[in-house]
Amino acid sequence: MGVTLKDIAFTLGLSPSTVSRALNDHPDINEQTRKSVKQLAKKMNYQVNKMASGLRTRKTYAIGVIVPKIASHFFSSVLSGIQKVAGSNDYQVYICQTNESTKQEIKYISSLMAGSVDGILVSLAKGSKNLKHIKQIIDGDMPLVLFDRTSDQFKVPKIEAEDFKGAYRAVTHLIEIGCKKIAHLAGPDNLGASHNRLLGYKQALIDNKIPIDEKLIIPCDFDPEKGREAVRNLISGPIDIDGIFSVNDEIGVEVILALQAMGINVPQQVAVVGFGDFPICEIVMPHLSSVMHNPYRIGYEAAECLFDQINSSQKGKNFRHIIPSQLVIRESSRRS
Amino acid sequence: MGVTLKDIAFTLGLSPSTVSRALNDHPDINEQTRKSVKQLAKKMNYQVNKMASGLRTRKTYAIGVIVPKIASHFFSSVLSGIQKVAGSNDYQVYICQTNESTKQEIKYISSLMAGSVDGILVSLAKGSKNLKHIKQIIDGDMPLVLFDRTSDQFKVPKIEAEDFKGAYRAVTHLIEIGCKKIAHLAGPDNLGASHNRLLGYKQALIDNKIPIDEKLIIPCDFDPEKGREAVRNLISGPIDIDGIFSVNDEIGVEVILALQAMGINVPQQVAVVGFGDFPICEIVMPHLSSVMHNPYRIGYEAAECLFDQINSSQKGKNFRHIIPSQLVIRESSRRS
DNA sequence: CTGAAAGCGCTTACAG
DNA sequence: CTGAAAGCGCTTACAG
Repeated sequence: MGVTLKDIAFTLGLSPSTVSRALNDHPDINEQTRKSVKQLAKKMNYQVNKMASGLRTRKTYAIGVIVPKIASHFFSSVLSGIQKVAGSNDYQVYICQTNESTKQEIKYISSLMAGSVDGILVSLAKGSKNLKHIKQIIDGDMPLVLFDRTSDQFKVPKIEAEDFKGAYRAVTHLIEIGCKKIAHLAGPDNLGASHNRLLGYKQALIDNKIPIDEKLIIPCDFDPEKGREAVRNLISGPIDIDGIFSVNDEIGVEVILALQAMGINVPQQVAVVGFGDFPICEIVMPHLSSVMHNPYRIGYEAAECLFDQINSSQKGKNFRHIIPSQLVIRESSRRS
Repeated sequence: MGVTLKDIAFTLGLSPSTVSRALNDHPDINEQTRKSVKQLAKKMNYQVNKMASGLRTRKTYAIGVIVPKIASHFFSSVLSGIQKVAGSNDYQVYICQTNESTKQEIKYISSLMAGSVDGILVSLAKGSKNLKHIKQIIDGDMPLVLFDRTSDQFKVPKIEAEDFKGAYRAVTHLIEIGCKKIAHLAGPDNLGASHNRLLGYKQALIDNKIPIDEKLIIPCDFDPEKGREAVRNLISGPIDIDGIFSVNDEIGVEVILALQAMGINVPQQVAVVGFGDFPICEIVMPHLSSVMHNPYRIGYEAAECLFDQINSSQKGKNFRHIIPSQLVIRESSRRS
């Protein structure tokens, strides 16, 4: 099938070397030669064989992305952003799904490290605590960017949603509408994102002189079922809560459904705010207030940051890039 | 970084040829040799360079997937299924997102055809009517499987949800609960999936001796906003509908929200059934009845079918493989 | 059962 | 400005 450099060279009476240079815009090449080569290449529908050029140049023209789950609103949007940037750099994207398994994460990383990509983007599995495999990427001089589910252990670029401030705003808002006892359904604490949301929650309470009650902070591990359970316990127990800030919208939505199933009015008795601004916020009744981050942009900027490293062959600096978030107030926290 | 065949060969005092054969389980190789080679390879963490072996064998160890949109419940689940199969075949997956643009579709296909993959899975963009680029894949002898958004123009394997029967069951169910005037919010008619759902709708009416009223069939182009609009027109107009079957759940959910906004009781005045059984069905109130298909399995079987072609180097036969669907009845169509 | 040799298609230092 | 040559790491027909 394939048209090769040799074919073009033969047709034009040139050497493959010259054709290669012409196509790669090498400065030495005669303008006329370059033109005719490019013209013929186009006419013959020549496409460079990436395996061959990759073998020669030690470039793979591919990046790897490690995500916990493809089939989620957040990560599939992030992936869109990554695709966009990769496409315009003429790179392919290998998507690896860990299903929240550290074992899978390790496996994928060692496979990617075996020379199949030029750089790696990682969003950690929620259970990943021993992070030797991440260190391995850094030690192997492979460009790396962490996004969303990051870890402070590593001095590499991290792209995150504005988790702390977003959570802070959400909780401040709950306080402003009159909530005095606000529970937080928290995510896994080893992940940057959920940790920072928890810190934002606490800070908002502190700044408003509301005492922090550890019994109101319930780890839900991103599991909606645990969210329902937490609500049942919170309500049946002795504590009289009047507001809930949930680490994400999936849990937030379940919270609303669970409260309603118990005959509790949202937002009058308990107001609810989630995080993510997923489409489901506008489907549940009452609509769920939420912190809007921008997954597409998180992916976009993470990829740009990775390509900066790949193209400059400079190590990624240790910085944290925060994508702004914004509180979207809906009926679940609007009191008349 | 990389350990090569040569390194192993040198250490063991063998030739690279022998090492290669040992690792690839060539029958000629001495059992003892094979063992020691494999052992050392493991110890040295040898990973075959896919570019080099691909260049030699003309295999890419990659497949391409063309989807309209990654960030959707349906397609991201399909992709999970594809990933699973690809992974166990030790293949990479190149995901290409067309954003429903035929132009993008053409671009991606010509790029994939340039030798970067061993096979292609396609779900058509909704606007794609001129399908020369698909013909190009077939003419180029590239293994191909169409899934979900298929076209009957081509004699290739097609993996589809049970669209016709699913729709038939959904509409029959609406009739059974007493609906007499059932509208259908339809998808793009050039796509196999939406076309078959329309046919199922019609057949159910015919079999129940309900006349088909073309005014009750409203094309919504998979656009929830058009779904809302259709509902407004249907209700404000002279027609008195009492049931709606929508081509997918995203529109079905909007239908419920729109009906409620107009003060219409669901399901008592108008019952609603969607298609897809997305998680949002259990978030909207009342919960949306829907036809459950199995996107993960669609992806899984489409990929298996593609690997059958790749591994046997036989052309894909012209068949249609239907993944069973099942009606899930919820409050939106449960009348007391 | 093992090895030397050729070659996949490309890029690039070296020479002119 | 252009070409001949070497080599990236692998596989495999050919020879022994």
